[in-house]
Amino acid sequence: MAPISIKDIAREAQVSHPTVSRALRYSPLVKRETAERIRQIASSMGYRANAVARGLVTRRTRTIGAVVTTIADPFIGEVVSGIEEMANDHGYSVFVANCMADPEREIRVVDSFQERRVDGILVTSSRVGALYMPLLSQLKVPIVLINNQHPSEFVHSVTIDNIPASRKAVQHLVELGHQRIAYIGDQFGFQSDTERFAGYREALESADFPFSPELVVHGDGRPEGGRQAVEKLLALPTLPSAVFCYNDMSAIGALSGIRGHGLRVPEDISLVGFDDLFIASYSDPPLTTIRQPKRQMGRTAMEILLNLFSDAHQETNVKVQGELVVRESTAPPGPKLKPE
Amino acid sequence: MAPISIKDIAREAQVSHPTVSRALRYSPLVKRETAERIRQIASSMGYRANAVARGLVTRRTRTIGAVVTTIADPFIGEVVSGIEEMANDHGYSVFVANCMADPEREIRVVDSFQERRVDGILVTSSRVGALYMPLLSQLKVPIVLINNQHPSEFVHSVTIDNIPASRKAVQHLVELGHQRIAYIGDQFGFQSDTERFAGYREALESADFPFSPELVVHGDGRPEGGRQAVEKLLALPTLPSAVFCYNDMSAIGALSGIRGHGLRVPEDISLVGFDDLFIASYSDPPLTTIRQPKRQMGRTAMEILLNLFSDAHQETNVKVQGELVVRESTAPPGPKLKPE
DNA sequence: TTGTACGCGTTATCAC
DNA sequence: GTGATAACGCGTACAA
Repeated sequence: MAPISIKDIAREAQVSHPTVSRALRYSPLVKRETAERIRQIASSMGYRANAVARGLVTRRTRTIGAVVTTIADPFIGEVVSGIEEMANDHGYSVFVANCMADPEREIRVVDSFQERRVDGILVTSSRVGALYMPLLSQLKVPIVLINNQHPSEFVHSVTIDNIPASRKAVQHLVELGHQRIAYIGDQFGFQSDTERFAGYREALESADFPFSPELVVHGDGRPEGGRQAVEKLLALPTLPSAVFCYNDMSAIGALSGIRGHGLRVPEDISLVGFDDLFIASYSDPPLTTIRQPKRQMGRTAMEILLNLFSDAHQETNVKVQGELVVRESTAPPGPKLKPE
Repeated sequence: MAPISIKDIAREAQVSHPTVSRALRYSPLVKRETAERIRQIASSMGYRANAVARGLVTRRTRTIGAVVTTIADPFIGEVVSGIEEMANDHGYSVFVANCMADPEREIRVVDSFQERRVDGILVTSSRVGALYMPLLSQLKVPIVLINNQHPSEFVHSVTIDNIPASRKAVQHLVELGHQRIAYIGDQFGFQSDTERFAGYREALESADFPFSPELVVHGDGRPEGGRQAVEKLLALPTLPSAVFCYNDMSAIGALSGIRGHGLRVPEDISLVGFDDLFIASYSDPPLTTIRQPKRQMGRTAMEILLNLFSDAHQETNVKVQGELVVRESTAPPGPKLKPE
């Protein structure tokens, strides 16, 4: 038994099917009584509009695609939540697809989104942003990048303003009295790492601290990478008294690495993260970090898309500010210690 | 400029559009050379099939809807990842919608999914499962429930086998020598709480331990609830030496509550969680817990849907087993202590 | 092996 | 105000 269509309703209501269509969409063109009678009948027949057919003729599906590395990532989960909220509020539905940081897969899902005729595409934390440049020009739908990892000033984007955020984090450590401050970065070449590193250097310069290359190490943005990176710092003849980490995940790893050496946070080493994931409030000690307005970033990206749908094509590059959240992983430096 | 259709290709290739349609879908009915030539042209023209039009005629959109409380939840994120993986592997795209545990909103998104003519619906951890019962019968598409919180044996579902899993957790504590074991539950009335509690009681019985009602308290499944619940336990004249928590989030909260009283985990009190969220490995101490195969549960649910699409309508109720993961939050009981 | 004719359910464009 | 009719892009009988 096929689902009922406006034609079925038309027959029942003794009108033509376009009239049903009009009535259902509250067109002022149809007489009030007729419209109400039609809606009555539609509802009693359990009618459900067919968005597929509508999309075919209107050429707008009220559908958007979100491509993410993995929806299981807590950062991304928040962003997508924001996207979905804003989308849903405006009658849009959201396709979501993991690309697993695999460029080929990423292209495939963008392709499948195009086949589904999404009205727009949102991309979060893509590490293969560079690949978009050629693809972008062929793209027939607007695309908004969120915290993309490669410079691309000529498209729409929502990005955390890394440099000032990063400065705030390091300045906080400086104000606590730290002088030997290390940086655990992400992989080389990613924009956010480069920018957060730049903020780190700027803060050191403002404080008239020398820059010591040995205090800069690199993880992979995940706990294990942070743990390994902090090992290098702990092997130094003079330990840093504070470590600023590229993100919370790295900081979590660094935390356990530091503990593994019998050192305490923050008594021996202060630790600052970045992102303010949920986990940051519940680590022990709770992590001082830079809060990214993740959900808001998702909402904003979706908002840009909505604007793009309705009118002007102006380029939009929104920068949002991070906020320093002081918890218990930072404190004034204690007496100098050697590891173990 | 409208996107090109098979008719455009047909004109270019000097054939009729059905031939193009056949060629593009590798129908054996079309001569090999013709087919290849057509595909050549299609590709060079940058043709992208229109899944909307296809869905209209085939009455199958190769689309499914996932309704979740919030995609930002780490548990749900993993499940949805599994869903998306399996779906993508089979050419399906996934709509995702948050219902915020709001029954009205939940019904609205299910409705919008129906309008979009999804081929099936997946629901994760719904707390309003009861509402589905009337809705379910009207539903024209198959639905699979994952860890739904209300008994509903007559639909398709994937569920963690709570009772044995819970038994394992408590037995582990018994084997360590604990005799006074508390339970921090979720809200009353939810199936998973009821079942995990049942497993707890069974394990106590097997060990010939008496059941002490004062050792059972309730949180809300989140850290703050766990923290508040553990306060009641810590106010007891005789403290428990171990606490089994409804889930990891509760355990994380309990952990900080215990710490707040100057007690140590596991030296003073052992702690066991449930779920094995990512955070469980990175808390301090890392949490002993029951692992739910979250991603696998998502994959399985999607697989059930795929089977339902292709053939038989047999009822499917898959139970998956939890696995005890011993980390460092559990140890043999130490000397008895009074709080503070 | 290929082409013709039609239909999927809706909206848009005309008439009346 | 309302009704024919066409069109969206595709798949599928059926005919050739």
